[in-house]
Amino acid sequence: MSTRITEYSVGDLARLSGLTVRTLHHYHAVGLLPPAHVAANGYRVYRRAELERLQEILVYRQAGLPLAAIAEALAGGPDRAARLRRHRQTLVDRARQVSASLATLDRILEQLSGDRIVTDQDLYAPFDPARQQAYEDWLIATYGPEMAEAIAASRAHLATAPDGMAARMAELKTIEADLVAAFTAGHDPAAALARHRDWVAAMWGRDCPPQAYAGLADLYGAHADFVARYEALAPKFSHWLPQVMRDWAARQPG
Amino acid sequence: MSTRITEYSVGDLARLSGLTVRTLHHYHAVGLLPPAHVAANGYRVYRRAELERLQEILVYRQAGLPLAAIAEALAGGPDRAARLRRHRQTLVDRARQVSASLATLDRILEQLSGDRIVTDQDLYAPFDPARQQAYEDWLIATYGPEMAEAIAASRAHLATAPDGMAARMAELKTIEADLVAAFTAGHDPAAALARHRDWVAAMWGRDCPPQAYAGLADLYGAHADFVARYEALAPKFSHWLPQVMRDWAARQPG
DNA sequence: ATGCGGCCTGCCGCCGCGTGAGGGTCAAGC
DNA sequence: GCTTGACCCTCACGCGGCGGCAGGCCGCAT
Repeated sequence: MSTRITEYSVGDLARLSGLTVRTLHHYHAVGLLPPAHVAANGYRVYRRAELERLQEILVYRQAGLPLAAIAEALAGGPDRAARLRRHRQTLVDRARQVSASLATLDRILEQLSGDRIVTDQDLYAPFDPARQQAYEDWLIATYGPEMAEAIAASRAHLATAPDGMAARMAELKTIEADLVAAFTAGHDPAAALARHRDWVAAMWGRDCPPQAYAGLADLYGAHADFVARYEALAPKFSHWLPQVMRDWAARQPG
Repeated sequence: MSTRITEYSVGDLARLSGLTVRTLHHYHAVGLLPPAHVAANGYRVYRRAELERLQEILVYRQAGLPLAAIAEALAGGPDRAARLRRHRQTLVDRARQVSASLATLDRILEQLSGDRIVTDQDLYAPFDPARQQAYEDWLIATYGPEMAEAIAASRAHLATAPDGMAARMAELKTIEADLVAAFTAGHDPAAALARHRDWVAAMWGRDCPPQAYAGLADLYGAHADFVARYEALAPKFSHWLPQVMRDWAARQPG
């Protein structure tokens, strides 16, 4: 059984990959994907290594990277899997961008729906976070302190929009990581529990007194959703967490 | 107190909006943003209406629409807020695309991490959902039924990696946007509910049978966490959602 | 009158290909 | 050997959305 090296023409590879011949010509011309060799008749010949390289190019292309950036990424170390894992962060950042665009649109819709004066310069504030802050300061100064509440209520609404949710979930992840560390290492979880209680209050948009926090502990211990989530973090963690939450709540004033 | 009409030169507007003079020239040349008028000296003069039109252009531009598509969107009815609300769906679709790109990358990382044979044609399967399904069917047929479990386990592992959470939350947002649309427009939410159930199952790492889904509806309706989140999406949505979830679960087999 | 910052139009260039012109190569069939 | 059809090649123009610059006019201050 001999090992055959499979070779492909440019048309073969175009069909395999879903690209056009023209694109593969272009990628050769710019040095992004040279063929294995060029035959005596001038035809391009591609082999497995080129196919794998093209697969990676397609990943970066799908994410919208310019070809120069793709070439850089391909040169970013010998381990393909490591390169692709590194690239994953780019995609996550892209997801955040889309979320930010949604937030911008929501702020503009808010401008349209209110009866407040929107100055010419403030039309473009939603596209720039620093100017948005200045705009909000001006709103409060102009219309009075109850405007701060309206902005906060609006922001609470926006905080549950995609970009805000990602930040909140990221925060929850760090709190849970600290709780798991306390559980596995036998440390005092009080500080992490306080942060968790604050997180819950922010999520609710109101305070979370000790009785409510103890009630939440009951829910965590009793509901399959939460048990599944916490068991996935560490075995038996789903039993431990409600207990320390109740103990911690019992020690709080009020 | 006389009402003054504020007029801006092209340079004024470039500074206000963060664009370049060249860009505003271009937008005039292609008819996208004509000035209010051109003065006797040839200088462009912009007023409030142009400023508002440009704000809307920037929203569509930020979402990556070509200028021709932006012109179409601007011509899509006299009510600006309605146009922008319609556009929100485009952004939600963009979020879907990013999620799909993450899924493609995850599948390729999966190819790299296994010891299984990856044929030349299967290198490009992850970029095409129909071919990916055929590839997974082939893997199961070649390596046996435990391969199905390995695929599912690998996928579940990737989904709960820390940065996988952003994609999951982006996906949840699109599902919720569709549910809210169904709620406000009075459409049938069944398709969105099916996707939501699938999302929950993926989140749990196991199936979500109808009873469990109905139980989840109870949790959503009873717990302040979820009520707060859903009220922020649309008033009364937190009452409607558990109901349609329970109704939908009651209609499922099993 | 001069200088400076702003305005104007015109034009070339960039990036990543799509498209088509004109011509060579290869293999099968007659 | 010749013909035919599918494939290959290079070259070059074009597209969309501007960036950048040249050359020249405008308006205001000194």
